[in-house]
Amino acid sequence: MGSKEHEVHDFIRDIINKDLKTNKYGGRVHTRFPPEPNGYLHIGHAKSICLNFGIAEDYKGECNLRFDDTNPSKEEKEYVRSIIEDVRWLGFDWEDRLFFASDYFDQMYEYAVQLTKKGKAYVDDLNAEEISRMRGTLTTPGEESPFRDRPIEENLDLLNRMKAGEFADGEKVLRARIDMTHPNMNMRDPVIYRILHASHHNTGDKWCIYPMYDWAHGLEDSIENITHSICTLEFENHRPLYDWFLDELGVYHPQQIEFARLNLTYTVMSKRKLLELVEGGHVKGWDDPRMPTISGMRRRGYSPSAIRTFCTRIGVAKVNSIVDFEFLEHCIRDDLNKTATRFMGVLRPLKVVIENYPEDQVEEMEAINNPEDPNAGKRKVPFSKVLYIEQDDFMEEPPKKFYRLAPDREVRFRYAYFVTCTEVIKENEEVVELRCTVDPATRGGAAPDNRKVKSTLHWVSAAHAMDAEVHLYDKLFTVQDPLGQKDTDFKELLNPDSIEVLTSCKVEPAVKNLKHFDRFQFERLGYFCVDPDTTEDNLVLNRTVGLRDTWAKIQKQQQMNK
RNA sequence: AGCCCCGUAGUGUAGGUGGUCAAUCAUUCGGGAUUCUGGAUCUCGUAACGGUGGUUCGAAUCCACCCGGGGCUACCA
Repeated sequence: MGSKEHEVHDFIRDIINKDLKTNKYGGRVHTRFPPEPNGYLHIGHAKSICLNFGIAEDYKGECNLRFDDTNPSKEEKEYVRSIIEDVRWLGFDWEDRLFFASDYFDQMYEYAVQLTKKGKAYVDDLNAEEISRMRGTLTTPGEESPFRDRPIEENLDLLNRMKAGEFADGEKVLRARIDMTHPNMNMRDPVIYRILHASHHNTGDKWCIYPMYDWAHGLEDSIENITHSICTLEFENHRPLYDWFLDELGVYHPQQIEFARLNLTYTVMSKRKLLELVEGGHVKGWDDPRMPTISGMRRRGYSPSAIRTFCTRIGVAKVNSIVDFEFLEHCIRDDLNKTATRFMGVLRPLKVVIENYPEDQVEEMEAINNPEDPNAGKRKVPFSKVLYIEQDDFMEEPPKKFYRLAPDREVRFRYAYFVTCTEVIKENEEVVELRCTVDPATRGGAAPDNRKVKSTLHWVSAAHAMDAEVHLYDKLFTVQDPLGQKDTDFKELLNPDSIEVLTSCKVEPAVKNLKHFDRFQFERLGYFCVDPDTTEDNLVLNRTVGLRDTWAKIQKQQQMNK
């Protein structure tokens, strides 16, 4: 499929190619993925991970995994753990380059002293509210703090005492001394250090002052010798500050490049919003299969390779855009079609009795494990007198274009026989059982006389079937852009039918050999994954995505034409 | 309102230094072929350079203005 995927071309690689040509970084390419450990990773992060690690791979460079852990009040070890797990699961390797911003706190402090000595930073006694007020507005300039012209020695002393813990939270901050009238708000004497008497997941109680993002991030990149510091669009206005800090310090200076973050229809992509769903009990946790988190998608049955292809195929640009979730589904189908073992399972069973089949006979029918992969081999599926088929596969009064089973109609039972429905048994208008006959000459599923049949159905043998609980999923939200609705909280737009639990499913016996997280296909139904809640006597399956369903489309059209 | 970024088919994108663009690839949508999954595969088709001026023999590519979208006023990242 997708032609020359190896020749990825985008504006970031353009810049890198140019830098390589001019030898800007001595031919090096070194990127980093810098998550803050304050939540679980989602598919949007996967885009960034694939970009950063992918570029390093393409250019034979390196990519660091670095935790941007500068705010102890929001960050936790558990998030560090999950992020490491997710990046690794996606298939990326940072070798020995796992770093923490907090490992650089000493160095960052030294740089702050340096900046202060240069007269480019000062300790401000104003409180948060005063600083905010005096920063001015988008259209009006800010005012200078009365503490802005403190002597350097006094600043140095105060900074040292801030660090020593002599002051309470919020009592003082260290600010850069730039320009309170700058049209870019970020340049109006931004805060560099704030006092936070909080215990840090990594440094414990060693520090009570913590660096702000703008100050810390460029330094982290510089210390790690990053060449291209790739981040999202909202940091574009911060680049002048990124550059200013590094230039004032006179240290190694990477290039910050901004790209548009990923948006997907029918979901939300912000850690804060996802946290809200988790804490509000709207989903069952960060790894709920309906969540766009990496762990949720893993549990849903997405493969790392499908996520990776998705990320490269959506491309990278600077335009804000929103990708159809259908494209994600296409990528997972495309991947699983080639790799998933096929099985048969019935979600909503309808009993079928084969009248002309001996009571106690069992035949082992040979089935192909994956028609897309000859190496996947074959397996045996037991066939007997009493079977189950899908309720949807029978209609007493079939409309036009319904090719499946109906009274007096012959269809094929996959890998088994041609079957004709001879009698319909009902209880209060409801079809509860079918009586059918098989044509013994069609054993295996092929007709010696070459006669055709309009459809092939999946089935399971009642006596041999295993029970299973199957979870079917639908879109998490009812609208494409849940955050784009003014006056409506996104939680009110949750799809009440995003999960459907079916408990009386019947699946072929071979399924019992599967392990947690194994992915496979139920023929004609879709791709599924063994949920980790599965126990010895309770098989729980998640449907990752259905197969493309042409019949459903026809049905919809027929209903619309009525 | 000040500053910054962006504007190619329904969607996501490709289009170094202007011509070979009556514009790439993928998806979606519509048709056909094939098929023991109404799956997959193959094949055909519909569909786009925000607008207006300018520079030029020639502009999606350069310039100007306009229109439209997004971001920025956290001791968050």
